[in-house]
Amino acid sequence: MASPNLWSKESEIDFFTKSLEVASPENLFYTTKDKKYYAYWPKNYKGTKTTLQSRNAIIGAYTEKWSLEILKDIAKELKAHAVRNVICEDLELTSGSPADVAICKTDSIIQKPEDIIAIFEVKMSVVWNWELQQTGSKQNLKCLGDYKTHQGNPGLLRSDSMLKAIGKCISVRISSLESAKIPIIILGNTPVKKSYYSKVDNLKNYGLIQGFWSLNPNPLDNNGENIKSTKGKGFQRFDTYAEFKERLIALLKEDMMFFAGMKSKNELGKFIHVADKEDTYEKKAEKFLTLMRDNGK
DNA sequence: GTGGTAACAGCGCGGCTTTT
DNA sequence: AAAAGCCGCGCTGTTACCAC
Repeated sequence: MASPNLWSKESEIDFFTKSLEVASPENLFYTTKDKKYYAYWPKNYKGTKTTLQSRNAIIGAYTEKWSLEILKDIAKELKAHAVRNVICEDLELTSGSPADVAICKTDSIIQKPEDIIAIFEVKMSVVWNWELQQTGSKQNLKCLGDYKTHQGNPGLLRSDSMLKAIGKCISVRISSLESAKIPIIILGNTPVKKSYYSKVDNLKNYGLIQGFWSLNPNPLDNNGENIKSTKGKGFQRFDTYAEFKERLIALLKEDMMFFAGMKSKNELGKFIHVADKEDTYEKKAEKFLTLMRDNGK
């Protein structure tokens, strides 16, 4: 079986082509004053601009489904399933705010914490600007330029998208101790802004979010400079499916535990002292975490 | 001015709840 | 049972502010 492809211009052509079968051009594109259909307002556009709403849910659903597809085979290799819109009350993943995609031991929408292997939050959008050209019954999509040429700030380049992703992850992390061993990954199709480089690394080091991963190898045209990864690998860009798969499987193999707390040095010292009496490193760690969790009791 | 960021505003959509 | 209302998610444009 051929490996799936990562995000590219072809993905966006596919999105528009498939969506045009069920939605009108006006629902998917802006109409310029000279009656052209544009995916985004070009940076130099003069004239009245509107804000498109009807495309939001469509691109959201498309990218979530796309992410599900790319995770499917990896899940299968782990004898698990990739599931969309996962509900897990214990992790405060409700029907109103489910996990976009998760790898789970069963294929049910409703999951128990112990059956969730990884949680993915999808934050992707249309990256390039496109013009829909119609001559007679023929439709053609012309790429007008990358995200530097249009008004929009797609995907993870938006600060509020980043903050929303971080907020959702923290909500899961603090919901229950059951979430402590579940990795959380943000999937995007753009880089992140410079001001978030240290934030994403810190989030990874603290164990809150295991990574902001871009599945778009070439977000900029003409070999435009774009970051491969931050120093601490909090952000990573993947260039092939194989690279993505390898990294994900490696992450899922690590038996990690999230922990956090505010304790006095005295308490911490005691915990370490007690935990150190265990035989192996693993057992020392387990004892320490139990002490942290139960507050030494 | 330019470029970047964070916050605000906006609204279609779908699911759920309340009202009729 | 059907209609109306509410809420949060989806994404993008605008504004205020900052540093240079």
